[in-house]
Amino acid sequence: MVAVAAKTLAPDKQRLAKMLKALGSPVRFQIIEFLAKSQTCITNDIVRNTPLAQSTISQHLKVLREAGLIKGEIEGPATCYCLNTEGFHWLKEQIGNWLPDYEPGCAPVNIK
Amino acid sequence: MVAVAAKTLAPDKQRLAKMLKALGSPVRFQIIEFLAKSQTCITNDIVRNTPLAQSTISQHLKVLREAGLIKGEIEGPATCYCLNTEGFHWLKEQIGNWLPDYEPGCAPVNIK
DNA sequence: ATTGAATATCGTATTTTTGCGATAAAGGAG
DNA sequence: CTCCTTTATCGCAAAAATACGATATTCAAT
Repeated sequence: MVAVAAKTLAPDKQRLAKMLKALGSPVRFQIIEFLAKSQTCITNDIVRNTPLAQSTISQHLKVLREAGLIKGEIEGPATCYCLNTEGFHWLKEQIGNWLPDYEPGCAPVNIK
Repeated sequence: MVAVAAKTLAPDKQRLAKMLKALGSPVRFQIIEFLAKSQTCITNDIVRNTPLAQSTISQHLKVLREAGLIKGEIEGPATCYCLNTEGFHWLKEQIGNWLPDYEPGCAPVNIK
């Protein structure tokens, strides 16, 4: 590997890519949905809500946590999770930044 | 396979998951970034902007297209791509739906 | 009709992600 | 202290995504 220039993304872009990658997994997507509904719950609530093993869910929660999409608070022997609303607001804003200021659009014919 | 109940997601959720999965790939993320900047370009412009093979890029464009994130217009022998702004607006809105109406937040201590 | 440029699709090898069991760590109840 | 519950981490096997070359396909120009 000669590393022609590892194409380092700006920190913001890197964070955004990480968030999207985290949300890109069907399982993690469902965890987010579950958390959005329940507002707050412990790991085990999520485990019981899926057919997956506890260790698997734990790994997914780690990915979501490291992406800044959820927050975990230790509560006795359990961990209480909730969405990181700050993270989601930021994500929403970033996606808005992709949109052009005025709508250009492709030409109206031959759309694939 | 006994199919205990294939857990069919609502169509909206399915579309959202598909979009996020499409955006979850680093390569596709960069393609979106490139398209956001250039507004409009043909496949080959993207190929030249990456170290990847043409066939690889073509596959990624297909995924993005099928997720409703980009639109391709046939222009002579080439295909002209641009962001699907409608799709991005919808995505942004959906992410907003995950946010609670008022901020509950985790308790302020022991945050992991 | 032939050539050349730009794409899309297909099959396959490689890499990455995923999921699981086993194991460890940590707190509460008795 | 011992038992039980809840989580997190680790190593490995299985599954999925990725990247590539080879091969069509399509259109424009000559």
